[in-house]
Amino acid sequence: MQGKEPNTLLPDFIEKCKTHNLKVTPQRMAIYRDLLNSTEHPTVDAMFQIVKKKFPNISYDTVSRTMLTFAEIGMVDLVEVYGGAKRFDPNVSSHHHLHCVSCGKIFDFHSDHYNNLEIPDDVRQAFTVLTSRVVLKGICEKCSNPGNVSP
Amino acid sequence: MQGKEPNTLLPDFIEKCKTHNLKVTPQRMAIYRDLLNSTEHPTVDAMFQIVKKKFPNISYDTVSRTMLTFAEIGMVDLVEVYGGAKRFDPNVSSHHHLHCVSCGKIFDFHSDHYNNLEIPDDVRQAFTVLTSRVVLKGICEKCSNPGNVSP
DNA sequence: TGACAAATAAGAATAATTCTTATTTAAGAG
DNA sequence: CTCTTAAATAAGAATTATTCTTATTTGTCA
Repeated sequence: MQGKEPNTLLPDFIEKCKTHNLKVTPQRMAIYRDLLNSTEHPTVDAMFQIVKKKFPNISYDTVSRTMLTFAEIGMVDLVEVYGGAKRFDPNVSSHHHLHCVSCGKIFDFHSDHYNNLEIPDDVRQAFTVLTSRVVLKGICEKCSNPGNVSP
Repeated sequence: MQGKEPNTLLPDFIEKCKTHNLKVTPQRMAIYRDLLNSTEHPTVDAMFQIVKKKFPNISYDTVSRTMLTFAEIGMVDLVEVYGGAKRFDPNVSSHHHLHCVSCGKIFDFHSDHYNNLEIPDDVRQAFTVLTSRVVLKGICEKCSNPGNVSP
């Protein structure tokens, strides 16, 4: 699901750290691994709760700094929200988002058409464009069917 | 620039308030007017600083509640950010955003093509899509030309 | 004009993030 | 393998953004 064989993740991680002069610490490895396994565009606090299970002494600040560092070097993405806590995305390949205005979840979706949108001329002249994403707001299936109550 | 003659704004505002059972208070009118005149996708705090000039007794909480109320009834939009303070957009007609990763400013741009993107079938089947926006990240002209230092 | 629900101001409380400081540790040099 | 050192970490304080609580004021409508 992450586009990599699990056993290549650690070497890749170590390489990326070396490239950016980051030390390979057990904290960073734990955060990296749990972040790659996440599917809910977690906040710092959500990741802190998860990492803490296997790393009880880790501090919130370390999780926060580390996730921001990962975002700075492009290992993960910071995703668009409507204010409040930052949310992160382990999927750095081109894809798009739908935000459910009811439950607040962010759903990934894929579209070759959206991936290849042309940048309007006036924008290209005034800006250096780095990334492009289509962001939809809507209502997800679960929120549309209020009858589906889990036991 | 806001698509309305200034002298129709007050009647429109009063009508919209009545429709949603909101009282027409001087605070709301002041916030509404200053918000319509804003061009920088202001935060609550930015608007508080502006409104306070003509309304020194207004409280931060009132500005915050009011801007959220305006967003709820569609008078303004909450715009996508990458965490942190909420930012608001008085332009509720279809347009798109470029975020300068250097200075953090959000620039509006227009594109008929982007306005009429088709929703992928699989997305349409799983979600009720309400709005669509293209969000670009890039670098604005000012940040690209470090030589331009204002005196 | 009076009643009353809604709105406001002020400040306390909460949430999210960043900063400060002391301690620990990864990684390269020898 | 050990030493050195800058980087990273933990802990808690500080800061920023937002929401809540309470008492007071004010639009709105009968």
